[in-house]
Amino acid sequence: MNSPDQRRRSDRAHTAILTAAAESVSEIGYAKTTIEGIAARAGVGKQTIYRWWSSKGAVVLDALLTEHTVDEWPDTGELETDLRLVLRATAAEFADAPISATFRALLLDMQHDPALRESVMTRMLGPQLEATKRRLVSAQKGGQVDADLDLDVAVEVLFGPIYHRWILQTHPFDQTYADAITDLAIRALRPTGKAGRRRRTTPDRRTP
Amino acid sequence: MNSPDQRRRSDRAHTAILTAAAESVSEIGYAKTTIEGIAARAGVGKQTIYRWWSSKGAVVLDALLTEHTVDEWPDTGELETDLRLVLRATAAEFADAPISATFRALLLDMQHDPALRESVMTRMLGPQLEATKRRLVSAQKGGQVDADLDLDVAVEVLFGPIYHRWILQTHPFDQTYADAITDLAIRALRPTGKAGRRRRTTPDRRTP
Amino acid sequence: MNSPDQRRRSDRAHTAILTAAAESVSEIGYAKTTIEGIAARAGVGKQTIYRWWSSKGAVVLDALLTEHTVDEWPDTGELETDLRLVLRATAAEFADAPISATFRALLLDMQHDPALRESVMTRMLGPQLEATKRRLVSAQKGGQVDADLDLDVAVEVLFGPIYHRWILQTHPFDQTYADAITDLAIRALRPTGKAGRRRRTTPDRRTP
Amino acid sequence: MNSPDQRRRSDRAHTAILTAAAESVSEIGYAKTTIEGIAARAGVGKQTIYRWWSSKGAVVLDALLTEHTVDEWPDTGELETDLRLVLRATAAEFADAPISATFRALLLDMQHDPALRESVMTRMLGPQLEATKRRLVSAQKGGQVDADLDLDVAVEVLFGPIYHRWILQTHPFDQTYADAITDLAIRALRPTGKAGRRRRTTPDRRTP
DNA sequence: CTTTAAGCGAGACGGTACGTCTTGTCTTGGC
DNA sequence: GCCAAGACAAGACGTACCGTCTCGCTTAAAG
Repeated sequence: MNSPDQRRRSDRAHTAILTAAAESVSEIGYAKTTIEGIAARAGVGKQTIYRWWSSKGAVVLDALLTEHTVDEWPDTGELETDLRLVLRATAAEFADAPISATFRALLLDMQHDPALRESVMTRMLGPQLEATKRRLVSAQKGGQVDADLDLDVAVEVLFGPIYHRWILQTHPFDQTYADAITDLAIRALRPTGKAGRRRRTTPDRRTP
Repeated sequence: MNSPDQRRRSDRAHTAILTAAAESVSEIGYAKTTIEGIAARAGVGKQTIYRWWSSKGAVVLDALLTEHTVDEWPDTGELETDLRLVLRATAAEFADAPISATFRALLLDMQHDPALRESVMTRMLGPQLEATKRRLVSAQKGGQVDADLDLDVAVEVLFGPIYHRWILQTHPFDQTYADAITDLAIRALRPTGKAGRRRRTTPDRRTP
Repeated sequence: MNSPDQRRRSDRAHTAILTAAAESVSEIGYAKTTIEGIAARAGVGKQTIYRWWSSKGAVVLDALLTEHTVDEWPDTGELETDLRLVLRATAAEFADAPISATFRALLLDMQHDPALRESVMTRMLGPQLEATKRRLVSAQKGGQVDADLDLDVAVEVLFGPIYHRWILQTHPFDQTYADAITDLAIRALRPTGKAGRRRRTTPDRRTP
Repeated sequence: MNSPDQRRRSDRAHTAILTAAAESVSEIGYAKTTIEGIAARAGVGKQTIYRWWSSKGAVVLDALLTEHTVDEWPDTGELETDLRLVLRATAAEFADAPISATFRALLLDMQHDPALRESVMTRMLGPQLEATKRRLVSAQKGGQVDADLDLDVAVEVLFGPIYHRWILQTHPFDQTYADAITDLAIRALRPTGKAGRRRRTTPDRRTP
């Protein structure tokens, strides 16, 4: 849908489109952004957009990715330290930057646009989730995460609360919140200390 | 916007609209459902819809609420038991029934419609979140949840992971998943060895 | 296609559209006139035009007919007198008034638009040709036109030369021209005086 | 615009374009034929078409002329004989062969394309009209056409009726029709009893 | 022979208009 | 007096072609 390295005659057009998309989204929001508007802003024919992208979402996603790349996790050896860092950064990003609104809109659109979903998952969220998983694998090897844990679930435990608050906008994001999640996540993930390395649905007696 | 109990000449119209909305959403999905389509299906003038609802989302929300009410939490005294029950039920609901897809779309659509957000939060999610919080207060009193915990955050830890998976549709829902989340949540919430643990009305008598 | 007496909400829109169409055609010509332009000029949604007319041609035809009605022939009893009058008037009309260019364009469009052809023939040319035919019938009864003549052909003999010059623009239109056609037409149409009133297709003596 | 004899690398392209144009016109009609379509059909870049022709009409005209040349008039000495022959042939050509429809469209399309008009008149209709005129000059010398007649008008009297019927498609073409026009034309053109009649090489031996 | 300029196919590009769709408001006519 | 039906102004949609513009790749000539 949006392979940026195809034989394409004019980079000028391509760049102008992504810039225009980013501007439009930040000025009037994703919902009011239109292909027609992007084309006009970019001084480009609509067909030139449709030639390279299949939908508004695809263009905007590309625009986002152009100025935003997924970071790798730090790995200090201490999971809690790294996690706190990442969750604080994540919370900061989600704390109502316009980019947050755009991302929310992308999530909506991808619900009825399989190609867009594919793109978003492959190019944006997938790498991010996998980076997280890699860090957890490392932590698991270092004994800081329970060996029996399904790491896909673990990833959700890390970010799920943030998504919950972000979507529902029930409470504000701040560093305190990131720290609270960090603490709870660490408690959830760390090894149970004693007993069988079997899947133990509920250990529950942690104190002697 | 959506006071279903105003004096209104024809309940027939009102009912027909909600039914038509529900049908449309289940047949062609939320995204392709239009006010015009609902009106046509219901044999009703568009104005009649606009008279009582402010947007497609509002109608659909009403339609959903008509056939769905929020349940109160069980309280057996044992948080884990209750939580497992509730999470299993939630997972089952979210396991891609068409109604789940609609709700997902609604949740994201409300991002650019404050009135809709208000409605969804007040009439659907608010009660649900508060019911959860009430159960956690009770558990906290019973010493099964760390006394220092911010229960708003605690609620997010319970449902956040499910939301994450539900919105992104990264992995399927099943009972195993509900149980995994339950386990992790319990580990995150229970009192830590050192501090708190003010009272233990009910001993965690899982192992004799 | 364009019954002007349907149940239609706003005459304002209808009138504005026809006026805008007429203006546009006279200012920028038929070819550059667009539905979109007419709508903009008229302060009307495009759909309102498409609701009542099926094509640019249909709108323009209506606009033409609004300000131009087909006249009945005079009948002084003397065919030549009447014919000269009508041909002079016709030549004057065709002598490159902007209306002439528009009519030529309509003829073009109707070549690939059966509905438009139908309209043009029924509402514009048909009545005109029939009025002519009626006058010829009267002349035939009065003995000024050969009784054996096929009047459809006779009509074409009257107007054909004008069409020829009008389409090909080989020579200018003027009164002299109208008179020349009149004279020739009269010579062609008048009874042969003597001999059989039978249809005399051809003497046929092609070989000596 | 269309000098087919310039130095040009590949006759293949040139031929392919004309063939494609002819095919397209006969398959989907003149109106729906596009330069783009012709290029695609011919396996040719659009620019190659624009290099030699200025418009769709120009290409199609060339395509038509490739397979059609203007015939000279016969001159048996008897105008009626020759005219009947020619009009029958003309009527037969115009009797809706697809090529006739194309020519009709071309004729009308040239109304807003002066270069096309120039081409059509110079290369197609001009020669034809002049051939006709030459025959009439000859007939006039022979006393079969009124000496006072403007022969430009006379030409229009011969073909005008046919053009009328052909453009408006009011009635079918057949031999009867050609003959009817012939008769009327002869009656219109022949010398009047009183004036002129300078010479009568061939007596109009219609009545003994 | 080369070289080199042009022709060539392909199709991207900035545009314009198309005809359709949906939105939220306004109007008519029947019940 | 209410309300279905649907007209209305607005404006985005995705498509079709326009005529111009690169891109490399043949070719056929001039050196």
